[in-house]
Amino acid sequence: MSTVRKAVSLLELFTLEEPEIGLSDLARKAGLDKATARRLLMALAEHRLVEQEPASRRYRLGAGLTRLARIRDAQLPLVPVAIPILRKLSQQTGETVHLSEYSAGALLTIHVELSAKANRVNVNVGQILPLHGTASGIALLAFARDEVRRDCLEAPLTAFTTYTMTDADKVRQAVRLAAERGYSRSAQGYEEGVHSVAAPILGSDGYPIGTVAIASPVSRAGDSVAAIQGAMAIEAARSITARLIGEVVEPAGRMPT
Amino acid sequence: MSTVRKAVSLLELFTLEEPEIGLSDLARKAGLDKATARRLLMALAEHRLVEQEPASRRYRLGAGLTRLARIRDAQLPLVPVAIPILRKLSQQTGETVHLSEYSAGALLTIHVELSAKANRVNVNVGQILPLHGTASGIALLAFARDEVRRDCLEAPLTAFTTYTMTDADKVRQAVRLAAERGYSRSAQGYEEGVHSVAAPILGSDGYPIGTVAIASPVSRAGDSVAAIQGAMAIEAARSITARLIGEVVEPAGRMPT
DNA sequence: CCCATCGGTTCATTATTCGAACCGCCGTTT
DNA sequence: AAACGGCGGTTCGAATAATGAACCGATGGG
Repeated sequence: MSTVRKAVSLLELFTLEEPEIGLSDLARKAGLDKATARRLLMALAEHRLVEQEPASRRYRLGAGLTRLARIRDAQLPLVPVAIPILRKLSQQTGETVHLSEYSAGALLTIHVELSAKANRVNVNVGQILPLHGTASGIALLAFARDEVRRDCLEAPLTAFTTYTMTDADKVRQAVRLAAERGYSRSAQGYEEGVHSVAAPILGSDGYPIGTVAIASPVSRAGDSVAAIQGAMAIEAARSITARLIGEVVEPAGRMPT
Repeated sequence: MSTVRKAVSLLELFTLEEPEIGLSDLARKAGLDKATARRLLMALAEHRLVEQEPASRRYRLGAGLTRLARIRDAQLPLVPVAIPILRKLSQQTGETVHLSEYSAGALLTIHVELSAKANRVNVNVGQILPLHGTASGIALLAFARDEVRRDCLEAPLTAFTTYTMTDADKVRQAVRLAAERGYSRSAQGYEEGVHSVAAPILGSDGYPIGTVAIASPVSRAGDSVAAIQGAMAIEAARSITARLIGEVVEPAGRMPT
């Protein structure tokens, strides 16, 4: 594996649950030698992508990431634009709503508005979602470029639950349905007990850059509820798209039927 | 130079002014061979730290950065906590206000609220500020750990304008004054025509993690104005500190007089 | 008091990175 | 239309940087 890949994979070990990690632990988790891990960390620290807590000597993600992320956000301000809309959507539906951004064959969860209800779906910021196993992914595929769809469907489709669609044709069919309806629907494809509905956010070229999803416990999500949620997800995604681009954008293409 | 450093320095070439860069250009700016730059970019792209625009084939910062930054922010939510306070401060003073975070011997500008006035100071998100040449830096040094102060003052002090303090003793004196007053003041030390006042935001250990600064054109910043701004900066920084930690924190130490 | 584990360092060995030269492509200039 | 220059991308022997077992001193729980 290339050195850079190793270094970045160190960064990816930090999660919401474990935001600070010691050297030995880090090396073990990454499958690297301690010396190697340290050299990489020092290089990352020099550019402030990681920091070392002076007291505990443990490592955590650095401020340089915030800096770089804000440079990126300035040109594509998805998060700040989307937050108020997501919040409203969460309040209206009473369910957890999350925003994901497409990047290199997967969706990255970049914001979450949790439902106020006691029985709710918990989604974590930072989670990486597979395209074929989630409503968000299906919604994205439905409006993505042909290559994206092809790349996803040609790769082996891993199962996350017993409900995950692992047959490319099944996925293709779900994508087709989403392309027709404008929103996707998926139950327990990625996590047990979770039902989701999602719609794509489009970039200025008319291809999706991310998705809005509404996640409910399966117990609360019948067909009629899903249809309503679908319409609301579309509405929210359109609204975010419009604010992002400054004008209304039509999808550049969708999965042919 | 280590491979990782090269890779990260590629990331740092992206700025607000130039958020998308082509391969050759990128290699030239980084002083790397085209082949090398590409290999590094591919590794970064794999982890979504950069993305390639499919149409133009140019590169830009990736969504993975947003993801990682949000994991970090979740544990140290400086930006979301600070924004409303900064905005109010900017409105009250009529000046540009910015938030910086300390990391590895420098301050990273992570949020800016621009003044509404026509004649205002423009500060860019993502700028890296030196400790000795800015009000923010002086404010931080005034309350920082001894080692931080030592490291900064022992290194050669580069001049950014003809006004920059390059004499360690002069800086030391400014830091002492800031430690007394609780806020720092600096004119044209980093950019011509800019006057700034800053106060430190403290972490739970009582040492500064960042600063709030008010930046005005020198023409608008007399002594009395500066004193008022200083008090307001302190107030804002205290308020952010309190919200961050959940309680009022006293500085763990300050530059001895 | 000991043993385990921590963060960190060293240096001969080895695997990875490097980069000049090379594609094919496209838009401009001659 | 031919020649050109710059682009993104690729190749492969030479050169360099990464590697990891062994080692340090410090820390802390049994």
